[in-house]
Amino acid sequence: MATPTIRDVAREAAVSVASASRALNGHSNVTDKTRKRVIEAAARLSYVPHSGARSLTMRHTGTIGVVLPDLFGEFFSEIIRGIDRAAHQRGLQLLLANMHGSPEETASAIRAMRGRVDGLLVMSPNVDCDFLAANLPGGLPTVMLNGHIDGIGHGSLSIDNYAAAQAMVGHLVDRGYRRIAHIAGPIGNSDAEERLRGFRHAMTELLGDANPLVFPGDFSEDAGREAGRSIAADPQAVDAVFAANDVMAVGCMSALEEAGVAVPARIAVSGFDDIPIARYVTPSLTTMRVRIAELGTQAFETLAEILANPHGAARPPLTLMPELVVRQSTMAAPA
Amino acid sequence: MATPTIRDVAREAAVSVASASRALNGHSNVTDKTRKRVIEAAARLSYVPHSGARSLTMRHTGTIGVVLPDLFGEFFSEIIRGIDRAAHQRGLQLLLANMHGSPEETASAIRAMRGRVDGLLVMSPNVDCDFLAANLPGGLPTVMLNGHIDGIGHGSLSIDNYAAAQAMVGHLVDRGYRRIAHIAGPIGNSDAEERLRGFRHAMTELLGDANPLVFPGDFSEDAGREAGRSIAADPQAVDAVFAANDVMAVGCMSALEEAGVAVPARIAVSGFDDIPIARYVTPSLTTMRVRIAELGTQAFETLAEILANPHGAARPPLTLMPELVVRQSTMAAPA
DNA sequence: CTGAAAGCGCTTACAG
DNA sequence: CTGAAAGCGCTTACAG
Repeated sequence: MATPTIRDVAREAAVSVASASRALNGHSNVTDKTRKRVIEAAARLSYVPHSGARSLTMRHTGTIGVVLPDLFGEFFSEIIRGIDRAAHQRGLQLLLANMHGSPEETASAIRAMRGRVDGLLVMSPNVDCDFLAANLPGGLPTVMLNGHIDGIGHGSLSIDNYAAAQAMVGHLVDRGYRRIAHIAGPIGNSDAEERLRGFRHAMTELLGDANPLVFPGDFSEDAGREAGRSIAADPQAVDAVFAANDVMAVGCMSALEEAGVAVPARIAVSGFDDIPIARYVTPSLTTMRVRIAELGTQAFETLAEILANPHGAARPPLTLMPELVVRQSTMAAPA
Repeated sequence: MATPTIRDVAREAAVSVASASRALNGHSNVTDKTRKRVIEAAARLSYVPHSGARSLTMRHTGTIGVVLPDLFGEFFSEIIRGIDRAAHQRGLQLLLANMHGSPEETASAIRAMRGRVDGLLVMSPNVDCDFLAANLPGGLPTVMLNGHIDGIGHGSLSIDNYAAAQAMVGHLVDRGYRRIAHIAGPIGNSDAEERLRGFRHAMTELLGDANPLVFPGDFSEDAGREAGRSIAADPQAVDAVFAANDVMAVGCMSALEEAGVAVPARIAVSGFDDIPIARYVTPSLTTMRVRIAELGTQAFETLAEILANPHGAARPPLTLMPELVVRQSTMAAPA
């Protein structure tokens, strides 16, 4: 009644455990007759090998661990799509974990990966580096999905948030907008902070505005909505909004609409990421396209190369440059 | 240089492996002094326990396997959200796998779970039951996410697709629509087939139309777009479209718009699922809300109960009834 | 080609 | 309280 093990199969086929193992794994040093007997016995017992034991012996697991801030939502869903595509192609399984926002949980998620995966993909935009370094199992190849951090990981990818934010401000200025406000991402989040820095820099450079309006935010739709309400309360102060991600941009647009402020006729709105929803909202959203899935794929490929060639040279950090996608939400010139 | 094991910790602390294990796991039968020495040694070596070995010994893994048709996209992303929420609350990890559309890959994904997880959540809307049954590791508690199948799994959830499809047709008829077409889901997909069956039944019952127009589809946006183009070619033939899921409804709407057919003024469109995007599109989409995340949560809870009480009575299948959500896409009465 | 044995990294009765 | 030993389910040199 209990789940059958390879011993049960061996007994059923009247061979040794060693032969059963060899037959099941398709080794050549086994007679056809033995192989047949073993395979039939396994089928009879509905034997499924215990992957845990198998990987303990073989010292590799055939699975890759992925630690992300979240496992769902438009952005992370796209990352997973990209990782999954690459993993599937190489025949590897995925063990996904969520950090649930706390450093302790991030650490425990990462620690739980030890012995279950051959390598790790980690995106941890707001966890302290030293803390992270202390909890990464030594010897486990790791690729960081959010920028290079000295001494952490064996490879890294990053988005050029700083340049991209400047490009977005450049676009808005080209369109004639002058009173541009920013909705910031979470404090302590490196992506968000770079976007803010790029925004400030471009505002100073292009418009001589060293102290532009910045609303606090946390990448959530509600935060965008809240900022939108503040902006609607004094619509003269602002003629364009650049949100640090698309989700907040969408929230902001919906608050502006509710308050009767036309987008883009009275206020333009733009975002960052190009999540799938960006082209469905009305007006469709101008944004910086990150090619999110590709970020996942590339990170995976980097890891796969490290796994295939563990003693190769260190990978240089890869930087992806987002691309401006102009849609309707920034199409009207301001009054 | 190699990853340290508990033997290294024991040696470093000058105690036996047994004591090291006890100290690390917080057992009480260890002196404070020993515990302190062990913990310090572990920290010095950056020791992280090998979860694979640990679960082999302890005969449980603290993780739940999840096998879904896909790991990304609006629908599955919501399921994962729901599962993750529940898993987190109970302190369990998630091992996710994708079936990549083929029965062979589904089987191998499921088999790979053996020995890595304590239980399984499987949503397999278009894989043959016998095949599935043959590949489910015996003894591994399994909850099916798409309907009860005799002899498979130890619990199941399902959506009342049949009744829900009828409810949607009822809504369209109430609004005055008469020439209602359906965009079907993939052949062999049980959810899709039930929705089609419900559609046909309601069309016959409510309108005496025993042979309504049905376009083929596969749940993809492209399929919806294709159907939309066909409909736009002869817009008199149809005054409302009921798509078997939201993604196809969205595709259909965009094709209709492109062809200059106003939605809902000339043709109404409705979907199924209530994915997050449904309320963002313009016009916003009337649909049957599935509470997708809740489906995941409930499935997880069912499994958790089975795990906590393995010899309890069999769980009765749970059926969720979707709820009609009326939005703008069906708001105009037909001409 | 086949089998007995060691070992992967842990935990836990069993003695002491 | 502590340690030596067995065992979780596999695979793979090592002999034969």
